[in-house]
Amino acid sequence: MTAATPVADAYRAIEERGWFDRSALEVAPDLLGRYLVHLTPAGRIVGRIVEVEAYLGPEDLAAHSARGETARNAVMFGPPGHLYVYLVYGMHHCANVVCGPSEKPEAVLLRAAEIIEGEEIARGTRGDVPATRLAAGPGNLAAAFGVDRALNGADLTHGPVLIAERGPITDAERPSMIQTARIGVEYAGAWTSRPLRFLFADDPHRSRR
DNA sequence: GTCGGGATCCTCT
DNA sequence: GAGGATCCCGACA
Repeated sequence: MTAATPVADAYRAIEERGWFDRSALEVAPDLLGRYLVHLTPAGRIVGRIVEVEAYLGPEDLAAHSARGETARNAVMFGPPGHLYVYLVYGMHHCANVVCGPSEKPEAVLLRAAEIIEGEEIARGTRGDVPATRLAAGPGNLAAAFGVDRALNGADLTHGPVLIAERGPITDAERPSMIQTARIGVEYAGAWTSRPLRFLFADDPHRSRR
């Protein structure tokens, strides 16, 4: 049920908004192994997503939507399939995939990816760091992909930022996926320990913490 | 207008 | 493992 058309020669972008119109609990694990694509003027940056976190509706005390809609988090309350970008700690941007279900402000934070194309472009903003750390951690990922607040609200079904899968599909072995508690949300009460972080356990490109 | 906190990262010890 | 960098945003007066 995934509408996918070629981004270029090798990647098929998800262009069906319904794919995003599901709970973050479903979208988060489904994002693992897929590709984040940013078509920049300098060229194409592609990364394989290896770590994400699900942020559920207003009841999730760790989610920005927990305190109601504001100018900052308005994108989270909008239609699914859009990019929600915000600044944390005054210096790092974080990229989120807004999902559903309809009318519910849920999102998936992109925490780490393996850069598989456009590494030189990514290094333009990240400098001389090991490939395994280029996009390890949400702040690093946003920097490597050149994502900042200018892209807040961007439509993921039309680019320039897209979610894609590689084509033709191969049956490459899937690394083992695990779930853990989320990072940096110690203030969220019972929500702190809920296993809403999804990652490939043995992937060297995951975040360090 | 002012104040305080935050979905992080890096360096130094 | 600890602490500093750095600034937007929301709450409150």
